[in-house]
Amino acid sequence: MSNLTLKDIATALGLSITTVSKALKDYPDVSAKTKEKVKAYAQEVNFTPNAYAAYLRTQESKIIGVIIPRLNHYFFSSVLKGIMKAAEEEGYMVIILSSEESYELEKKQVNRLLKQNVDGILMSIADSTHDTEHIDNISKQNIPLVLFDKYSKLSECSSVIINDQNAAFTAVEHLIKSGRKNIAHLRGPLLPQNSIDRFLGYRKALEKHQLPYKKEWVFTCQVITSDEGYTYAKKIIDKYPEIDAIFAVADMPAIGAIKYFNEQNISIPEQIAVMGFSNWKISGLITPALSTVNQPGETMGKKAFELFFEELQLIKKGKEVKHQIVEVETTLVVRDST
Amino acid sequence: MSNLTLKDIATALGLSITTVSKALKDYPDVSAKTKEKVKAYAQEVNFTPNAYAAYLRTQESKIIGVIIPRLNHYFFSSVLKGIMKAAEEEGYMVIILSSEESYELEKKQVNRLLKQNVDGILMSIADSTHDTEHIDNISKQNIPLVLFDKYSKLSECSSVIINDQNAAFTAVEHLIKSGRKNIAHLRGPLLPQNSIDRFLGYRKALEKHQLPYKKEWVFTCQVITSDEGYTYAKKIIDKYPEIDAIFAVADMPAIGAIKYFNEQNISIPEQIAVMGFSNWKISGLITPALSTVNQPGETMGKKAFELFFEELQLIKKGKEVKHQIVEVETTLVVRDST
DNA sequence: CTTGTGATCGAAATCGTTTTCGATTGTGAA
DNA sequence: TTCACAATCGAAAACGATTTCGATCACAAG
Repeated sequence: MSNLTLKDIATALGLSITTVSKALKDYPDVSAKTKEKVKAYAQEVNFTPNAYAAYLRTQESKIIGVIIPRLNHYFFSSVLKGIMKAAEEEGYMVIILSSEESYELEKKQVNRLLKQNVDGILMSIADSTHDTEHIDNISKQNIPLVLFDKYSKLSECSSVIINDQNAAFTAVEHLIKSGRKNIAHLRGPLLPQNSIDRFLGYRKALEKHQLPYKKEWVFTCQVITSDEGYTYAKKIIDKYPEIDAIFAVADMPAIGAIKYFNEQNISIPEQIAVMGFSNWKISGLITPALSTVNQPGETMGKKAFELFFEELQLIKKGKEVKHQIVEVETTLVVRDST
Repeated sequence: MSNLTLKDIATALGLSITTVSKALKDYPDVSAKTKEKVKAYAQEVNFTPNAYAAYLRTQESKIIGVIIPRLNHYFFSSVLKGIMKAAEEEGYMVIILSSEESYELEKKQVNRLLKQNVDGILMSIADSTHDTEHIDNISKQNIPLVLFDKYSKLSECSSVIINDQNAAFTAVEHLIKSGRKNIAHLRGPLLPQNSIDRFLGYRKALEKHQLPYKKEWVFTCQVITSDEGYTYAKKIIDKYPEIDAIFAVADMPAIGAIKYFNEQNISIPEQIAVMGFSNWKISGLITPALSTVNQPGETMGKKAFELFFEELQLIKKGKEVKHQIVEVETTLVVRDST
């Protein structure tokens, strides 16, 4: 039961290690009869080749690494699920690491994966990541790299993203079309492109519908938490009572804002509408249920693995790899908060 | 830059592979001077031994496998976080697999990990798992196994658990002490011990305070979702208006119930109190904030890794391993729903 | 001068699989 | 009968690190 080897099979069947190995891999220079015999026996004793020994020759570990900024995060968990499902189908194992939104830790995790000789790396870069040297190192080692959600304009690699700007535009336009005129924005940190794009989508929607853009109605969440939403909600009510809608960069701040409004008996959406972004499971469960933009994490994960796998095949064949940027569709989810 | 080997270092320094290897591992039969030289050079070129080649000799992969029933699940994500942090400190990588609460898939994932030659397996068994043959196979291969949260009375291995019965007892007693007399229970499926224990804690609390136990006030959630809570909340209001409190087996059903009550303008906790279990992040963010039992996932994960690591050391030294059951403390979290 | 001892170093086997390159048969054609 | 050519098989060299077991040398003790 405890792991047996090619040698064991060879001696059991009176063959050489070579022949057993070849029989199992359908080499043409093994007779049909011995192939039968070997395969039957291998099946019987439940043999699978030792992954580490195989690696030494093939240089393929059949393991990919995934780095996400946070573990305890609905969206990233969804992406993971998509990646892991797709990986399983192709016989890959997944090693998961978290950067905890730290640039330093992210660099370290990339190095750990490179040392582990993973066959590829899928990652979403941390908000605080400002240079891409560690990322470029991956491509230099000629192993496939796929970014998802967060991506970098600076590095050459495939990515799976959504169109943040368009999605935000649609969300804000929905607020406008439902009659709101004074729309605030809880934006994300200054660095990742996603916050910027969502902010730009917000501005574009205002512009298109000839609503004035007011700088003081944009509030920056340094960390994307419900607390920030809660705090800004209070500020909005106190200082800018004319605001009749909030578009938040993510569900969490939106939920924080709703919590504050609920506590103050401010009616949603009558007095103020709230719009989130991402469609976390929880957003459908609070009262009032949060309108948001659905960001299909599982699909993105699946797609990210597929991009990796395609690139790997090209590299193995020695062909040129062309990096792809795949945009996944988002959808507007209208619930009770708007 | 691309991975160099002991041989590269050896030729660069005019030494043998053996000596380089020994120098790096502080063997006594290498002079201090050459140790210096080798270590300095290895540092300079950023050498780390190839994990797979090392495995072939040492039979240690420095990888552990983790199987959880669900990926997109706040509690299990927290456990993962604890495991991964602890693993990182000891230089271990973590391969994560999901059983999706399926017994068949769980068996398959265990086998995948065994084939991968992981150094240990940490897992939380699926609700639907009814026999433990696949689990016992792990111990037979003499690799450490640690269960967490869900555990099995049938198999011999270490576990990290909470005292579900006591925790539930405390939760229900809190409802009673705040004046509730007619307390319903949304219990979990019949199989995992956890649901049973929480149910038993509920009964014990009723008993101690001389409240009658009514079978028809116990509602079974086959799957632990908010939908079930929502549905049962409706049923409770319609059929048993005398019920003034609900103790749910988990936060999700509790949140579903609260959603229904909110929609019907039934005041919480005045008309009916609601108590959850687990303390998911979301439970503090809904209105009213959910009272619940804090189940410290990260601590449990950390502890689970420590148990694995202890066992591994014992096995390596050829000593007898004694399995431990570690109980982690839970705390009552009183918020606005009770 | 021999012998023994300690201090350094390397050759070589090993882990289990893959793959190249021969070696060995048997068959049919010349 | 001899030669060419498939058809089958196996020996052996990798992959990179670890570890056993000697080998070498210097130097002190006898």
